[in-house]
Amino acid sequence: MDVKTLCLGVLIRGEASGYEIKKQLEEGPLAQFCRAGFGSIYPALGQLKAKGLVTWSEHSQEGRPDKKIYRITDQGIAAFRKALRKEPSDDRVHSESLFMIFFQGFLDSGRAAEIVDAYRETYRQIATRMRVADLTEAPAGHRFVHAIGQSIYEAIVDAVERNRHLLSEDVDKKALATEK
Amino acid sequence: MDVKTLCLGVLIRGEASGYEIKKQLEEGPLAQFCRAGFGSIYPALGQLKAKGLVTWSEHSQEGRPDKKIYRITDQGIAAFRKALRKEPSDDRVHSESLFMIFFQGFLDSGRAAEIVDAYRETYRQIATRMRVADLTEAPAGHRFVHAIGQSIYEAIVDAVERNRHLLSEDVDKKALATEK
DNA sequence: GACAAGTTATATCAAATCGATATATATCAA
DNA sequence: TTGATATATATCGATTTGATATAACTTGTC
Repeated sequence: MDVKTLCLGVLIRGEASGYEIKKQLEEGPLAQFCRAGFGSIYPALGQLKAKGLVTWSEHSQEGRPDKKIYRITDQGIAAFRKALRKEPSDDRVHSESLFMIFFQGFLDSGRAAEIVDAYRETYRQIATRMRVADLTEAPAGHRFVHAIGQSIYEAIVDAVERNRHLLSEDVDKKALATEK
Repeated sequence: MDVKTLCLGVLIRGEASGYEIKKQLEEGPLAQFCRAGFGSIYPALGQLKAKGLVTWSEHSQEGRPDKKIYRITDQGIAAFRKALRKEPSDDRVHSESLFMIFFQGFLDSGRAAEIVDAYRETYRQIATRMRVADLTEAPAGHRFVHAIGQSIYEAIVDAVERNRHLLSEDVDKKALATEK
């Protein structure tokens, strides 16, 4: 699942500029399990253009650089369908927070608790945002993926709360120090 | 959190060869949220060697290439502690399975259900494996991270079961076709 | 009203990483 | 015996990351 396929996935839902593709990958419903930066999106769009999988039109804007709106072609749709026919690779998770907590013994005193609290808060916010989303109109695939994501984020918040005591020795000392 | 830091993290728990580092990153307790291939591990070890953060000794073996055992140095430990002092970046999740299910409308009939069943089974196995792990001797950080991971995997299995019906139209047709 | 910070928009580039492949042998199952 | 899996290192092109550059508008704050 390279960035080219990711772009096709965004464009199949509607035309967009490179900038808008990145925004959708960050804020849209795909954000939970996809990611790409400008450094890969712009070259990807260039390659898609060269292969005829997307067309584009330039819209000049005052003050800002021209906006290039990309639109998927029939060939692009076919290529996207083909990409979806491969076997999905295993999920990849990269969590620096959990890596750091794993090595708690090498962290400064109280640092693990700090990281864990920020971690909980991040996922609490995401979970809250997802809970209020309205998907009654969305297709089954969207609803399914949303439900899985929400369950995971709620499980994280819950599990952090249930297990935080494991790291709390330091924290109590720190809390005491701050109080006095 | 680059591969150099990942290698130091493995080596701080005991000496290992490049091959063994990869195995630990795949099968060990770090596997849940880390990943690296040979193409990044061997160059990383080379750089760590050059910086004096690890030492190595060659052990000749019959039939197989010489095994190079790497060991972290005091400088390496210091560098690892320093790396742990940065702010952790946001978690990154990459899931081709969920991406494909999101675009269910573009998948062949019944394919989404197939993917989802394989997905459930993968995490069911991981969750089962984690449930029987004995961590009574492990440090708090290990136990915490293990608990979070287990909760996530169990939440996935559970959520897939609760939401599978959203994708089941196709499946029922397929099941019928197979039965006859 | 001035200044900082954030948003919209494209693009490049070095460094890091991925994924496949090469090389060799041993072992175990079909 | 054929194929698959495991041990072990290593390289290499293609892809991706993360930082940076450029430029002007918008929004909030003192």
